[in-house]
Amino acid sequence: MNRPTYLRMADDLRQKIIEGDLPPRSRVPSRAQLSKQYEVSDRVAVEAVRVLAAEGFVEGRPGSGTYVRERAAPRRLRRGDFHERAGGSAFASDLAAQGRTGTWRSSSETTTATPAIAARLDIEPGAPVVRTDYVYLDDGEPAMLTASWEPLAITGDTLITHPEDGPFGGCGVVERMAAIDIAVTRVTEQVTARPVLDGEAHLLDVPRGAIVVVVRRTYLAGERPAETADVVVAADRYEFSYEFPAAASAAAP
Amino acid sequence: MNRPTYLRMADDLRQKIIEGDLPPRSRVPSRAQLSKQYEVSDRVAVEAVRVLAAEGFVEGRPGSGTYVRERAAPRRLRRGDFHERAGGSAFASDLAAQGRTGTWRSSSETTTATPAIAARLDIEPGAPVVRTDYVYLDDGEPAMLTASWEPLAITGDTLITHPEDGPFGGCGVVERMAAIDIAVTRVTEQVTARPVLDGEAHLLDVPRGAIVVVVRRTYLAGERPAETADVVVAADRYEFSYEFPAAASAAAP
DNA sequence: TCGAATTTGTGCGTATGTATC
DNA sequence: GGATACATACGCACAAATTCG
Repeated sequence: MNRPTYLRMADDLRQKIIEGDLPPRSRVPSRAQLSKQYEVSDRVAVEAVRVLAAEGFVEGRPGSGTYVRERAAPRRLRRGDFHERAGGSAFASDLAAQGRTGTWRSSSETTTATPAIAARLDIEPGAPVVRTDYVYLDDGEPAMLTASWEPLAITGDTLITHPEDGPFGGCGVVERMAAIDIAVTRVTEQVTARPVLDGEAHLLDVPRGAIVVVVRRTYLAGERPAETADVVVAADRYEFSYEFPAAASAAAP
Repeated sequence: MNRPTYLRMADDLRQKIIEGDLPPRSRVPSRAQLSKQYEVSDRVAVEAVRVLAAEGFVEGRPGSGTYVRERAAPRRLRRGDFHERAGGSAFASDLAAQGRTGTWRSSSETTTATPAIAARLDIEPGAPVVRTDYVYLDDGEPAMLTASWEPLAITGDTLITHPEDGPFGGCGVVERMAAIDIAVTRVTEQVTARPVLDGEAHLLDVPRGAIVVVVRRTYLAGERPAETADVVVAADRYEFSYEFPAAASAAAP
């Protein structure tokens, strides 16, 4: 079991970072220095640093150097509707609880459902939907991307056609739907993770190859989907927190 | 914005995979062929394939070739206790629902709490705990790793000291704790993602650099943590699914 | 303001070890 | 055994960005 040189080198550097020998924001030795210190070729040094970059430990800035990234404890985003407050944003209230300020930008457009979105909304592919894109900011820094889709068959010709406009603009989905007598009763969320897409990396200000957590959320009114959304955050900056009561099955007997 | 050659090449190959031009289990052209086809050096071909490997699209087998990985729809693991059945395993019942068979192996040891675990269990660092490691198998293939910790102060000198032994062996945490009159009332789960660790990669049979989703779970009896665990799965093979009722706040007014 | 040195990211050609066929 | 393929490793080169005198 011969561990390759570049991985042993990455192990060593990672250790130095974790133990505080290379503190956050400090500069990692340049690749010329590294290859001399470790007595390896410059390519091996490049590979070692690349591993650490993929893991989110360091970030290279061309022309300047490679720097240890800040690794603050991930900020917590609570899931579940219990903490949605009328007229407020779950994101903003989560951040407020951590002494930060959440704001957002959004834009809506009417388009047609792709097959994947149609399946999630249980409508015909090509049916009209309102797509809204959000960029959530945490103390002004991009933090979370969301794209939501609502069938025009539900919200069309009502006051809530566009999530961020009208008297219910900015309200939660449950509240908005209630305004047109749609009772949202359940929420389902599927949590996955994948490498960041190039477009997202730009918006979230994370390096290429960084890991994002994706939540695929659907609001249901009875059995009928009323809204579905994709929520994307950088995995090393945010974590999703769920809380629920323990099983009733144990209480029954 | 000049996209580097190896990334454009990776884009092209990724497209071919997604569109089915390179179907699952098929062999990607060797790097000699690739470098000839794309008129680049073999190193560039290596870099391009490496990108796809990191994304989970392909997997190299030394001496044989590089193959497109199966990308079955991720199997769903439902979270929340509502589906825990007395005497059964949530994992097994999830897989049974998808026509598969879930089994597991486990081993327990008594050890002392690290500072991180102590904080999660709200006990003193160094206090004795029972650590249990699980490997869950999906139709015989490794699928999910779990490590759980229980304070010996709670379970010591009882029938349930070891989760998998005794009359309550293999039962859920809620049921086991109920057996010693500990009423588990709440569960919290924090969901994160990161690159797989080498030890995990070996156990889960995923390539180095693959992404795993990690759930940090804690069972609470009132305010007192009774058990905490880390659950690890390959991000492209499993997804966690949460479901909960929509906000009561909308129903109130 | 300018230029020289440094640094990262990328690219090329080659070589070796080992696994597979 | 021989051919092929991947993973790793070495050394070099260049462009673009940054730094600094």
